[in-house]
Amino acid sequence: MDVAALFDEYELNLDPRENQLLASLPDSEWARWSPYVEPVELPLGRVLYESGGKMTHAYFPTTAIVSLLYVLDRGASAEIAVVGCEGIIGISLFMGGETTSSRAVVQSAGAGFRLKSSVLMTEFDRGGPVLHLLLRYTQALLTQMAQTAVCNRHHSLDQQLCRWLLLSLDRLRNNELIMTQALIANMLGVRREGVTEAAGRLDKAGLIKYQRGRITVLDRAQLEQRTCECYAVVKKEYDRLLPGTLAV
Amino acid sequence: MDVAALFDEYELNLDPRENQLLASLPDSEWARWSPYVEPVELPLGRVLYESGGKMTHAYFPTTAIVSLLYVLDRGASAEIAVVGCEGIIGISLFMGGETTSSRAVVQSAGAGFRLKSSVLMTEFDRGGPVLHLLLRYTQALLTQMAQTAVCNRHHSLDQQLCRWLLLSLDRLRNNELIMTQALIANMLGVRREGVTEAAGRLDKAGLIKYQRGRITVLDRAQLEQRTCECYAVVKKEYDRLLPGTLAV
DNA sequence: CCCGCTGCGTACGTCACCGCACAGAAGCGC
DNA sequence: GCGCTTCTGTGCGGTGACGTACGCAGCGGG
Repeated sequence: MDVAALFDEYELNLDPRENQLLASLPDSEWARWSPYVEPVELPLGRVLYESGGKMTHAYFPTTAIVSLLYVLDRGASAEIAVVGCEGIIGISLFMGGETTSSRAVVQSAGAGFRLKSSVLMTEFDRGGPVLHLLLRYTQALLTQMAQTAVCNRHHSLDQQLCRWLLLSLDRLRNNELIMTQALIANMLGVRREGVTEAAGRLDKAGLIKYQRGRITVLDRAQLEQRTCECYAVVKKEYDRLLPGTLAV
Repeated sequence: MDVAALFDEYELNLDPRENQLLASLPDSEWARWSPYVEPVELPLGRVLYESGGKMTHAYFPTTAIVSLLYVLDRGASAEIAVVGCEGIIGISLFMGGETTSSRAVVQSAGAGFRLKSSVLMTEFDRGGPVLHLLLRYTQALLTQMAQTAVCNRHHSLDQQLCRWLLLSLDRLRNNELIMTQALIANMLGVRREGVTEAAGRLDKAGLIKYQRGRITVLDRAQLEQRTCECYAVVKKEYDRLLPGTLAV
């Protein structure tokens, strides 16, 4: 099947520089990259790389959202960070490790682009703006991971759900998430029933509308009020390090 | 007061390359660095940098251990990573952010060395082995943070205490930690009483000996058996990325 | 149309950890 | 030795999340 046709079918945008990291590249660099950048469809659940596995490509989501998920021996899991149109999947390619101990899964279907590992690595090693941009992004990602650790320790499921919704919302065009409660539970590393209850409270309060795997956010301001400080800290750090990459 | 005298008093080693990151530098690079590297005493509780604060130096512990601690609004806190003789404090200097949202506190008194921020940054920007070494270290630190996040979510206080003891032990010469239960609780982000109980169990089982702020580890193998997978994962990743930097 | 699948709501007992409160024990200065 | 501070041990009620087990409701296919 023709990839471009598929994209049309899903009404997905084909401009690679919808990805804010690619958009932040100086034109001179982008000119070198663009021949190698290829579009990919990113359906829900697609695994971009497995823990410890070899990465063939780096991914740049545009409309999709990808979760970095850590899976424990016994099957329990937890999301350690989320990446959307502001970022890249595969930082360990240039950090030098080749692999990561986490798994990257598409959390919200959409489109993206990819680049062969070798291309990214040689571009990174040229130094200059590419290197600094990627490292600044990594620093922002690092903040998100640290905050996730603290949040897991100290904050309630209700607060964490709000945080998670907001993080996802920041990486979407609209205010609708296609996502079952079981999947959210998986991301947050909690029970599915816990999410049902927390989401029920938000629904009752009129902040969101939940209908069989489709969440509509109705009152974003109230969500921000209910969540813990973690969301604001992470958001602020992204804005500081990568100005203009996240919407709103 | 004379710094060297202080160091003698504490019987601390004055060789900067006791720090494994410095030791891993090629001799040619080290020759350039060494004039700028100055010894520092790192007493318990010393704050190397504050959340959001400006960093004047990067630190390279030799016998000291430093915790990266995140402090929440209400005073609650959690450790997100620990750094000893295998690493560096101040990665955000070269990652591009200048500051971090965490605090660096000396967790176990000892010695270390430091380097002016500007020197580190120019050395990093030369690219080559220095850059790749520092990035590989950062990647290992990243793994530690991710694992901390998951551990906070899924594992019991008992397991986490064992993990914490082992991580600290790996960064010490002997098997004795100078550390009150209140401080450990602070690091783990739990109640002091919880640590008392968990440590009591380990004491009763003969794995450690606890005496007013001094922990002696008696049976390391058993500790490893009681902890969660998180310790092994992190250890393995450090060994893979930075071979030979951690003892044992 | 009915069946079956998937997603959501509810209920109940259990448990780890929390917050608080207080008592004993070890070290230190005088 | 005395008194103070610091550190550690213990006890008790509260609670948020867990594991388990069902019931029900939308939705699509045979």
